[in-house]
Amino acid sequence: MGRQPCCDKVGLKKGPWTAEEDKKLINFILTNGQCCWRAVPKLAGLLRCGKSCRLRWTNYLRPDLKRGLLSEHEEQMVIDLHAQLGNRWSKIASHLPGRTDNEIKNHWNTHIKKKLRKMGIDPLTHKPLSTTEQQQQQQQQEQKKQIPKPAVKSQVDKTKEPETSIQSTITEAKEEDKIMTSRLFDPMEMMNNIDGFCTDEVPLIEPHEILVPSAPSTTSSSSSSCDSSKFLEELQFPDFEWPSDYNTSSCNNSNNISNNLSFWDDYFGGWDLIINDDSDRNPALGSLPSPLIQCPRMGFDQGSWTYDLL
DNA sequence: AATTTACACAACCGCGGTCCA
DNA sequence: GTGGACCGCGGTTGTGTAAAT
Repeated sequence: MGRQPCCDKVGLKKGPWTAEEDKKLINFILTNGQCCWRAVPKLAGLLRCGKSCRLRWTNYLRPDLKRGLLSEHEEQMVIDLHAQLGNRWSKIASHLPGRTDNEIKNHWNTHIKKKLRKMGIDPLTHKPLSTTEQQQQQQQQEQKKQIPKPAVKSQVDKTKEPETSIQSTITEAKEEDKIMTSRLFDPMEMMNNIDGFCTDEVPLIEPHEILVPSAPSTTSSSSSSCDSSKFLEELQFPDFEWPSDYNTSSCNNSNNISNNLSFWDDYFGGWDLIINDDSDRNPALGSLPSPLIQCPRMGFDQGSWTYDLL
């Protein structure tokens, strides 16, 4: 009766993903597409439960992820959509291509909530905070003043005093976002800019037609998700120049996140290299009439997760 | 230089709906 | 029709990093 359990949870690894695990998962998904997540860990050789693999893929490894800070426009969309939909993050995320529900949820909790509160708006109801609530907040602020100053002033604390209108705060945020987004890399945008490329215009190929690069073997004994960036570094291709800030970025910051995107673009941009490399390693593949050899650039069709030729 | 503190984000947990045997 | 597994979602926690002391 019923299905097999997704995992027995015995001997399964938890916590941050290692570069090695990322590689295995990426290779597996690229080879087989997204199928039954329950089978993924076993087939991919991962000591993770399917759920964990799904989360890692959807929230971090998917090639169409935008990453980086939300733009001013995106942030305003999130606020508007939240006013309509509430905490339905996945619904909100569906209106923001390249953004995950987790990412939006995090951004909401860490940035937007504070911003709205500062503006005197209740982030739950999107209505002005009641007088009593505002008094409570004032009391809390008074208490904070009496308590010795915290060691670190938050980003929010560094901003100006609360504005009286949403628009003024948005304007303020715009300036910040301009600075941030100008430094960020958007692979989807870049892909769309390639000779007017549009995923709707290209034929799809079946997953079995995909030649997936065997990830370069590495001897690194990484032990945290931080090492994923090292993994990305290891995937450099000879002709490729990484963004100047790539090597200076640290593990968990937004720079690094945006670099994951550039990784993907370059990952796809380097298919010909990969194919050649792969055919060397796998003679069987070398003899196949690969569509990739004719069309070295590929991308994902966001909806179906089949693969598009670029 | 070491320690403390706050922040940001990745990952986990648990629940509910849906699907399947 | 029923029970149990799968999947997706939202809430929460854990961890790494930067800044302040």
